Amino acid sequence: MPIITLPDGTKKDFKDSITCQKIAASIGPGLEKAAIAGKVNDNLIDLTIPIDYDAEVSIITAKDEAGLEIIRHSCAHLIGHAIKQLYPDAKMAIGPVITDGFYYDISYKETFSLEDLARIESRMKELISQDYEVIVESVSKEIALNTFQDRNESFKIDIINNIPDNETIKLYRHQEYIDMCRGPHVPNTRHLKSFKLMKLSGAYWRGDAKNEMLQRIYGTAWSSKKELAEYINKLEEAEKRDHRKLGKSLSLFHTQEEAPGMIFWHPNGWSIYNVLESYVRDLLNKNDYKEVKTPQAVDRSLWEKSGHWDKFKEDMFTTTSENREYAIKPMNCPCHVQIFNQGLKSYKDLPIRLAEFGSCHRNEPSGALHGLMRVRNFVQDDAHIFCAENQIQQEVSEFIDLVFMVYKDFGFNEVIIKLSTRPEKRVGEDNIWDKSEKALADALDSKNLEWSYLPGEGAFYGPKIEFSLKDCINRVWQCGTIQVDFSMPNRLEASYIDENSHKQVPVMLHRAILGSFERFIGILIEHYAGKFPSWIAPVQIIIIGITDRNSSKCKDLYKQIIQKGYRVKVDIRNEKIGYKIREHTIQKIPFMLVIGDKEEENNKVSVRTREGVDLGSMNLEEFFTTIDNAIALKGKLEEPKA
RNA sequence: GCCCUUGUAGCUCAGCGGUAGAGCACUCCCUUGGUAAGGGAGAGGUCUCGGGUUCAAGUCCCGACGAGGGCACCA
Repeated sequence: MPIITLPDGTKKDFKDSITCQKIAASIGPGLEKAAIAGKVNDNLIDLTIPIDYDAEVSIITAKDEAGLEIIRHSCAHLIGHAIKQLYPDAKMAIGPVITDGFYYDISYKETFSLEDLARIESRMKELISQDYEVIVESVSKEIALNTFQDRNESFKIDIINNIPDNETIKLYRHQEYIDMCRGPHVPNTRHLKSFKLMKLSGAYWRGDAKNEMLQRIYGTAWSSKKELAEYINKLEEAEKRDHRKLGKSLSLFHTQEEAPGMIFWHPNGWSIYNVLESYVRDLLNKNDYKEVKTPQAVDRSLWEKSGHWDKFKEDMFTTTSENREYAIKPMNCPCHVQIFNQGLKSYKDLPIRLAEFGSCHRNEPSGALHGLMRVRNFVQDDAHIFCAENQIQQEVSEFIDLVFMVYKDFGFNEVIIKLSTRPEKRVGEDNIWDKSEKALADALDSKNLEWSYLPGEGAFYGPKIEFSLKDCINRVWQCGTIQVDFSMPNRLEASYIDENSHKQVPVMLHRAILGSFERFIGILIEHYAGKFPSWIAPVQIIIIGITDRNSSKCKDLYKQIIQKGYRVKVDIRNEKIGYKIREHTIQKIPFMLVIGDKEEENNKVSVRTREGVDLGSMNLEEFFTTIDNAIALKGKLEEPKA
């Protein structure tokens, strides 16, 4: 007879086999009502599954992370129920849980419109209000097949055919609708009240572009209406800090039809770019990198040698002149090898670190383009380290330090690190892959960093570490990277002379910290919600005159301040002070200097921040100290609100 | 590249078969005002582009291009 141990340690002895439902009921009617599933010896199961063995059991409710996931998963089934009532010919494919919600992929002869989406949502609500029971049943593969054959659900059949023969399959009955799932699912639709269908899109069956395109319905679901409202609110807030929106309102950059995926930088945006570039340049100088500049367009023969022509021809822009074909460079590395190859190199010269703010063009698929985040023309803070094999780990280790220092300067504390290992299609011996993967892993471990493997995602020439940051709506963007490359130096005939006077092929480390300036600035815009810390703010100071009488004093101050190297503007328009304050606050200028008769008289400036804080009046030297302190902080203490 | 949505004034958007609209921004005038919008007047658009339907097309249909959301891709 099963003895059930509850999370608080109490043991309950039951006469017959028992279900989690009944266990919950035995604890209390409140829990019985709230129960969504049971956790039995660490396995989640449906409430109605019998237990006839001793077990540790806890009851899962909407308050548990697992409970929320179950709610989301059940919401997906509910889409199925509603769809099949409204559109009986629709075929259901898969409906998994994702971050914050769920989706369902559906095949249907007509495309769903937003009106359809509203219809489906309201039918789901009707079904929820019926408080119907969701009934689970374990069946053999054969029965499952028959069930879905009867229902003409070809995708489900496809899925079942990929399940091993002896496995039992769970069917979930939502009244007349049947879905298949590992489960568990909610016992009753009343648990599903806080959901919303979000968007409609296309998605390939099994994620393969060669397959049929299905219609995907995305939804979000939460354990309470309050959480749902909070989530919707969070999305709206995120939209406000969208870098494309802020890019327009702060006049940072624009794009236009004639140059898809390429950026027109305005003075404000370019100012940010320049601050970043000089910051990185300074850093590289201090870390023994040598900056270079290489051609924008190079003859195809070099790309053939490097292997790009073979593998990435479609993704390169090309141009011709006098019967020669050129490719606009998609990467800087082949050119850097050309510089390395000039003159004989000794092992004593290694490592050689060549850096370039190289403008690259890649013909990205049109559907991939996204503001500054995914563009066709970008500038990398790129560098290639030519070193001997036994120098890899040291170089990687130093690079990681650099990455973290830089990210900290910008106020990023959450960095996601992935180590991508050998892909199926690759060059190089396995023992070299072993060595280089290990070198990367060891370098990460020696720093006590949290990281995970991305098996098979490495470049064809070597493994890589990727450093990613999150944008305002938790999209993850890869920024920094370091990649080990045993292939290209060889292909492009790079060599050095070792201690024994033998010719050796150097290893090449491809690395970038910011990644591309474009993407990094995009992330910064969202991270700071346009309120750039003083060291990168395009305009750091605005001088505001109160009346015409103060104009010449304003201009005078402007000259003094600009001489000191600050980015400053002056506003002596015929407008009221409140109006000007509002405008420059919206433009998110960190410091406003208000100049009226009083200030002129005392030879002081009144300082107000964009946060609306009045720092009082001070003389110019005091103000310089204030702003210098703010600039010295870089991005570290500027806490952007989530 | 694929699916859906979408393209009207500098910006945000309304108009959805019958002579192009609003707010903000802009220009001029009045106002010289002390910390998030003072008042008035004016100017501003081949309604993305190319076809078609119609007596009549931002408005309906087709195509191209761009943008947005996904999918696929991301050397």
